[in-house]
Amino acid sequence: MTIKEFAKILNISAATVSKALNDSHEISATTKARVIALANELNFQPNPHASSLRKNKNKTIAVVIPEISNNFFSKAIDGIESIAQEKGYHTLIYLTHENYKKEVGVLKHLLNGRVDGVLASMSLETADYTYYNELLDKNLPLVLFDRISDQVETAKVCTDDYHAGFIGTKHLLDTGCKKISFLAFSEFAYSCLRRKEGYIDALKAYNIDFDESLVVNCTYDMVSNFSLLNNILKKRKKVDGIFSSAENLAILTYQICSELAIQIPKEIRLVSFSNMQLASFMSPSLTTITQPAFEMGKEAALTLFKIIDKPRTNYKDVFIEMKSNLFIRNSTKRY
Amino acid sequence: MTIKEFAKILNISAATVSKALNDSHEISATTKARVIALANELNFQPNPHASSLRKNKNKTIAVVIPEISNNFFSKAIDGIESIAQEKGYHTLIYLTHENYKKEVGVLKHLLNGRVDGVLASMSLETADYTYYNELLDKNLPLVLFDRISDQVETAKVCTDDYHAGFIGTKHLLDTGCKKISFLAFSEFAYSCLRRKEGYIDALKAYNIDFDESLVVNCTYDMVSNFSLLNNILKKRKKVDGIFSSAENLAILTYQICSELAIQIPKEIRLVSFSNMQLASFMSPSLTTITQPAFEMGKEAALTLFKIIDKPRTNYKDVFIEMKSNLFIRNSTKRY
DNA sequence: CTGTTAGCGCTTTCAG
DNA sequence: CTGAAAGCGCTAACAG
Repeated sequence: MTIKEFAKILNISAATVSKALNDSHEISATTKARVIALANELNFQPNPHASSLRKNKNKTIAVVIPEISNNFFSKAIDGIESIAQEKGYHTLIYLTHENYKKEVGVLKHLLNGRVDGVLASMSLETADYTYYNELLDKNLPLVLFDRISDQVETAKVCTDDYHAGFIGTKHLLDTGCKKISFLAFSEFAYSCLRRKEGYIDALKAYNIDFDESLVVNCTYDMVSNFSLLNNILKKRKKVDGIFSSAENLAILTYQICSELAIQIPKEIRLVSFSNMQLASFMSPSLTTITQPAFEMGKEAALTLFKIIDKPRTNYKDVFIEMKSNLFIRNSTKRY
Repeated sequence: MTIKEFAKILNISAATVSKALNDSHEISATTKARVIALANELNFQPNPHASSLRKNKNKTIAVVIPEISNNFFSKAIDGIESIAQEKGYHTLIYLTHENYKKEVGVLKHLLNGRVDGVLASMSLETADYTYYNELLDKNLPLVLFDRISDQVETAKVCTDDYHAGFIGTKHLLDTGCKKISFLAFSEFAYSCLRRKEGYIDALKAYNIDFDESLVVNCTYDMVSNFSLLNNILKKRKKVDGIFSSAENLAILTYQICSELAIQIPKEIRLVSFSNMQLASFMSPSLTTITQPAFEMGKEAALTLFKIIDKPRTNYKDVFIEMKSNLFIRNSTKRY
């Protein structure tokens, strides 16, 4: 049913109906009530494409993320979607699978006006930020979260990774570790670099010299990560603690330790970023750093909607850092 | 830039450009090439809203699911999105949080033509299927996956839950369990009922009588689940095996067993549905049944696109069941 | 093979 | 406060 047909039933004009549905101030309360009552009864909704075309607005945002089979990102989406639903917005999802080409394809596409705003988390491959800046040039509201870059001047929301790196390492030191290896999921990702800085400063605070050879620079390729880690663990170098900057690297560590018959946490203590509840409950041997993923999603979405609602303001200096939690098994709270 | 302005640059008509971009057969190869070359150069894309309005098609599908912070659904989305991206479609996500009202709100909204098709997994609360049938009445392609119902006559894709229930229980029996409790995540969900049937038939195959009192009917409320499970485990009843139909119930089991000082798997063996890789690697004590979530997402999306492409066909008898895998720690393959 | 034209359904002036 | 009319940008039918 079109708005015209709908209007005919009430013997008023299409324009009036449109205004009533959009809660325009130039429509009387009585008319509004009549329109809304009938709209509810018939479940009438104006054609969204016609409306989008006319208003050049869409009530839709895009979420561009590297992957979703990862509790951090899926929880972030949960937060984003909940805010979007509250605001009457729709949420498009695009996965880049850490692939720069795919990311560029998505970003290019989003320039066409399909969405009112973009929430993005960069892929590990991304080193050229032209396309993000192009969104900004075209005044498309953009908020970066988690995988951010200072090469893009827009609002950013992320974990306080320095803090997380610090407290995780401190925990290992407090439990007696002397030689702690740092597993980096990327050599370049901002969040990983910050975690490493926290790690280094925690060592410093305990008067331990930072040893570059204890840093394992992993990549997205789990096969080569396997060799890298295997090497370090085989030689041992008296490593008695591991700080893993990503969940999948912790899994790998478990695997390799099991193959090498190294006992966690007896011989090597492990702290890892992980957003899986299961992990902390089932694995007393693993201490996890849990990011506020859901809250970050919410925060990022709220920030995006602020920009959408007030497009002329400058949001490039908005930088929100959120604290992570350290979960040690014994102190873990129940459901 | 509009298609008109774009056409002017090439000194051809807007209609020609439109046809060229849509790869119409009535446009010469040379013209097509010229148009596409310039479109790439300028990254020109026709306004999608105008196009959607005119064609009454949108290149967008909706995914309606109960939750996302759950490896099953997030992997399913991964599969769905990968097929959608391949087909040049966009993917809208709606989370119902197991809330029937939210689900209805979303479904009602989707009647307005915003999307070309819907993939849905029902919430646990859903008992009235009117709104799903309304989508079908309006000829909106619909595929149900995982949380399905035979009250809705459309294509369905799900796990072979009977089989999974059978092999999981069989594993417990094979390892010597005599008294196996079944943790149902819902008393009504089709998939859970099928899992239970598999469980019962496996018991039968081992000449063990099915004991209704060993079934724990859990709900979405984890607090009441805690009491239910706690009761059963406290009394023990010589339960020596637990089949958990959902991951979160396995977590709960771990918690409670740890509080009651019951050792898993020494005193009680545990098999649970779980799609987390972490689970199998870190918890040798847990045997998992892994659903083909990614593949199911793909399959569901492919089915949906078939319906979208051939809307007049009847798809109500399409019913695809996919096999789960049993992962026992020692036989788990590495990355 | 290319161009002209009408109209998809809505919203937004502007006139009453 | 309500209505008439123009037009958002595209595509499909039709004419050439």
